[in-house]
Amino acid sequence: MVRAGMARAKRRRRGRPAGGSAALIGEILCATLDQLCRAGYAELSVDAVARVAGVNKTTIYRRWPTKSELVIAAIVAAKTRALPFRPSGDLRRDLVALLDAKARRMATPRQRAIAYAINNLDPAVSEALVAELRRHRYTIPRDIIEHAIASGELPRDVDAELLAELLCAPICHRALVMCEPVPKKFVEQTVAIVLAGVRAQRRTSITAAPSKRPARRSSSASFARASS
Amino acid sequence: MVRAGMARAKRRRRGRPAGGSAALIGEILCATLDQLCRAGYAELSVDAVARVAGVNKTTIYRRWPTKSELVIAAIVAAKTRALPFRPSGDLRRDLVALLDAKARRMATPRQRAIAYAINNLDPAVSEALVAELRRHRYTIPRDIIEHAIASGELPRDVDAELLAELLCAPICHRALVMCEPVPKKFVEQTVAIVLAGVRAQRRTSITAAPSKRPARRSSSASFARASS
DNA sequence: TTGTTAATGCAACGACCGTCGCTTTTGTCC
DNA sequence: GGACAAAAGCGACGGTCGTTGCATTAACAA
Repeated sequence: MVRAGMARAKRRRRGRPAGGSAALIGEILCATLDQLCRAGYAELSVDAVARVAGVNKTTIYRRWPTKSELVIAAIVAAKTRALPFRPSGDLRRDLVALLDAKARRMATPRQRAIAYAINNLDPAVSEALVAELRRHRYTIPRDIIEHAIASGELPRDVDAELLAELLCAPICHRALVMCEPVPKKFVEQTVAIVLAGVRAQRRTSITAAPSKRPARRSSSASFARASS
Repeated sequence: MVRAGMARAKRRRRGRPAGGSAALIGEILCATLDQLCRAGYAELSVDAVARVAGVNKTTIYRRWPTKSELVIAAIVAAKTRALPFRPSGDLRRDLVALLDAKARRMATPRQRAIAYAINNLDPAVSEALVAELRRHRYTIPRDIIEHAIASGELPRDVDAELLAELLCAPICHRALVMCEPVPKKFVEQTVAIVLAGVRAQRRTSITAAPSKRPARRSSSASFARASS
C-alpha cells in the first residue's frame, strides 16, 4: 500500500503528556476521520490512525477498546453541527435551499465516509447513537413544514413527519445509496412534486386509502376530484 | 466469537475435484453470502468462508485474489432475480404492490447485507458492477409508469425516470438508510402523494421553476392554479 | 495405458492486529 | 521536596490474514 507521506511521525515524548490529554484526543479522533475517508471502515487500521496522529497505538486501544468504538467517538466528535439555516418564510424556497445544502454537504467525502461507516459499526454498541443521529435528520425540514402548516400555507391535516421524509429521502437516496450527484434541478423538482402532491392528495385520498384520521375538510380545497 | 456449530468441516479429498469445480464454486459463494449476513463486510474473513464451505482457503484466494472480489462474485451470483410481478393495469395498485414487495425483500437479512456491503467494496474494482446493479433498480416501476403514460392515465410530459426515483427513494431510504420497518401504509401514502403531485405539478410548475420543456398543455388539466 | 495438465489440499512463512507487562514522564497531594 | 497516581511510550507475544511452495488427485490427450 502506498503511504503518501501522510505519516506525520512527530514523535511525542514518553510519559504523561504536559497540559492534559485533550489535544491528543482531538488529534486521534481527527486522524480517525481522515483514515475513514481515505480507506473506509473495513480497511481502517488503528495502527495507521496512531501513525498519523503521532501516537502509540497502545494509547488508542486503552481509551477505545475496539475499532467500532473509536469510529463512533470520532463520528460523535464531528457530529454534524446543524446547518446554519435561516428560513425566509417562503416554503418552497426554504425547502429547496435546505435540501440543496444538505445534498452538497452529503457529497463531502467526510460526510459520505461517515454515512457509510455507520452501516458497518457493531450494532450492539452503536445502536443508540445511530438512532439518535438519524432521528435528528428531519428536525429542520419538519420545523419548516410545521411553520407552513401554522401559517396556513399547508393544509392542517398534513403529516409533517411523513412530508419531511418524502422530501429528504430522494436527496439522501441519490447521494448515499446511488452515489450520484444531486443537481439543484433535481432538488427543485422533488420539492415541487411532493409539495403539489401533499396539497392535492386529500382530494384523492378519500377514494384510495381510508385514513384513520377523520378526513377533516379544511377551507381551501373542499371539493372532491375523482381520479381515473 | 461463538461459532454455533456452523463449521460443516466436511473434509474434502485432496486433489482435483471429481465432476468439475462448479459445485465447489457454488458452495464458496453461498458461504460468502452467509458470512456477509452474519458478520458484515468488515468482519468477514476468508478463513471463515473456507471453513463453512469445507474448502481450503488457498482455493479461494487463488480464484478471487481479494476479499472485495470474492464478495463481488458472490453478489453477482445471487444477483437479485427480478421480482415476479404481473401488472394488473391499475396504476396505483400496481405501484403499491411492487414497492411493497421491494420493501419486504429489502428487509431480508441477505438483501440488507448485500446493500451494506456494496458501500464497502473497493471502488476501483466494483464500480462498473455497482453501477449496473443500481441501474436496474428502476426498470420495473419505470415500465409501469410508461405504460400509464401511454394509456393516458398519466400526463404525457411526466418524467418517468424522475417519478420512478421519487417513488422508490422513500422505500429504499426507510429500509436501507434508516434501517426501519416499511409498513404497507407508508408505501400507500408515498404512492398517493407522489402520484397526486406529479398529476398536479404542471399546474403549479409554471410559477415555480421555468422548465426547459415548452410546458405543453395537455387536454386533461389545462387550467392554471396559482399557489401562493 | 501413460504422461501431461489442471485444480485442489496442506503446511509454513511473513506481515499485521490487538493485548499485556513494563518503563518513563507528568501532575497532585501531603 | 517527596510519595503516589495518572497517562503515555516501548517492546514482545499470540492470533489472524494473505501468500507461496509442494504433494496429491482427477481430467484429458496421445
